Amino acid sequence: MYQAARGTSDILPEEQPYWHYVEQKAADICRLYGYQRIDTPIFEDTSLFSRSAGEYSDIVQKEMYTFEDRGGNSLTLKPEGTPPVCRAYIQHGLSNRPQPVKLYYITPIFRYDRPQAGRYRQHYQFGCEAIGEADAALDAEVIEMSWQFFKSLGLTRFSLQINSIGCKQCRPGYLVELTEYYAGYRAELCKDCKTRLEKNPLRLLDCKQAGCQRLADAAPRNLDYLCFECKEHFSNLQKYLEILSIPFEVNHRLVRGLDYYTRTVFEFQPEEEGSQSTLGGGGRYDYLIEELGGKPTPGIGLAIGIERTILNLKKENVRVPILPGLKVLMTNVGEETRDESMKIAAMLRREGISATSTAGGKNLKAQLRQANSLGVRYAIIIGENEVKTGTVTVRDMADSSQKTVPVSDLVSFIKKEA
RNA sequence: GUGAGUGUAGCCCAGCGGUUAAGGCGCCAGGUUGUGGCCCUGGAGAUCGAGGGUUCAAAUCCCUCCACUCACCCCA
Repeated sequence: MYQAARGTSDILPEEQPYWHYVEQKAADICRLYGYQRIDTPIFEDTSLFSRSAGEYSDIVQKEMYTFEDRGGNSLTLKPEGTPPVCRAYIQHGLSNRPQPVKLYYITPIFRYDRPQAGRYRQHYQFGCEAIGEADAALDAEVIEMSWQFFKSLGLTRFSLQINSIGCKQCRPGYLVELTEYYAGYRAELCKDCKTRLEKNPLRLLDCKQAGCQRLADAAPRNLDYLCFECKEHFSNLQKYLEILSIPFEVNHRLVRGLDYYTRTVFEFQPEEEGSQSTLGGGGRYDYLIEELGGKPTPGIGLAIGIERTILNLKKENVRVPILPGLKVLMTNVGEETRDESMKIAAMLRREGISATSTAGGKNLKAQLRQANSLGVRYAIIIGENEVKTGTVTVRDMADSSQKTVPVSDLVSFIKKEA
C-alpha cells in the first residue's frame, strides 16, 4: 500500500480548522502591521540557498532536497523562506518602493531530516521579512508582531529570548577571542564541537552536551565584544521592547543556525518541556541582499512553524472555530422525485445556500441519517405529495420541527431562518 | 547520520507458539408502508507493517527492510 513519503503527512478535514485558524490569524496580524503577501516558487537555484545559509550550516550540508532538472540545472526544494524573498526583492527592483518593504508568506519548507514529533521533512512556515531599514525600532516591531501573533491565537505559555551576534566590524574580533578560549579546552569538547571549532565557532555556544555547556557558560560573551553601533542597536532594541511591554530574556548563547544573521537574533520557545524547543525565530540579515547580488540593503525576518504552533494550541487546549459545513441536504422519496430534488438543490446554491442531494437509491431513514452525520441544519424532503403540490417539507434537524413550504418561498424561508 | 521503543480492521486496542484472531468506536442494514440523533438485532471490514527464516504448527520466536514514537543532532 502506498503511504505518504517519510516525514510528510496528509492534513485531513478534521485538522483543517486549526490550519484555517492559524492562517487567518497570520493574515490578520500582517494586515495590522502593514505586511503584504508574497508567494515564491517551491524550488529555486540550488546556489541561492547554499550561498545564503552558509556552507557549513546543517541545512546546506545534509538537509537539502536537491535535484537536477532535464535541462541540467541544479534546483533545490525551498529549505527556508528568506532567501527566495530576498531574491524576489532584487529581481523585481523592490528597492524602488518605499522602504522598508514588508512581506509575508505561508509556504511549505523541505528539509531532509530525521522525522520526530513536531519535525517533518515537509513542514509549513509563516514568515515575514522587512527589508530596507536598519533601525532597531523595526526589530522591535517584528518581535512584537510575533508576540502578538501567538497571543492572538490564544497561546500563553511561551517565552522570548534575544541576543546580538554583532556585525562585520565586531564579530571577527569576537570569534578570535572565542576560538582562542576554546582552543585551550579542545580535548574536553564533544566530537561535534571539535568540528564546530574549525568550521563555525559561534555554534559552539549552543551545544547541549553537559561538558560543552559548562565551557559555553564561561566563554567570552559576544555582547561584551560588540562594536559601538551594534551595542547601541541592541540597547535600543531592548528599550523599545520595554516600551512595547514585551517580556524578553537576553540569552548570550542564542546564535541560530544560519550564517547570514547579523546583530539581532531571537527565538520563541514553548514553556512545555519537549524535544522541539523552537516555536519560531528570526533575526537581522544586513548583508544578505548584497551577497545575493543586490545593493547593500539591511533586512530582518522571522519564521514560525505552523505545525508546532498547532501542536501548542492543542497542548494549551485552545478551541478553534469550526468551519461552516453544508447547510441543506435534499432527500427524496421515490425515484421520480429525484429530478425535482436536483433542481431545488441547484436553485439553493445559486442563491448562495450550500446544498446537495443524496446520491443512490437510499430510503428516507438512511438519507436522514446522512443528514444527521453531515451536521446540516435542514433536511428537505420531497415525495410525491410535495411534487404534486409544488411544495417541499423542510425539517429542522436541530429541533425536529417540520414545515411545508411552497418551492417559490423556499429561498426566503431558509434565509429568514438563518 | 546515531541509539532505544513500537507496528493487530478507518480509529482505539485484547491475544504473545496450537482448531474459524476477541472487544469497543465508526460504517452499512433491519426493528417504521415517507423520517435522523438514544436503544435493540444483524452485517461488512484484518493477506496480524513488508519480506525471509526456525518449527509438525507463527500475529506470537529469529533476521532484514519500511514506517511511527522517543532521545541525540539540528531546526520551524
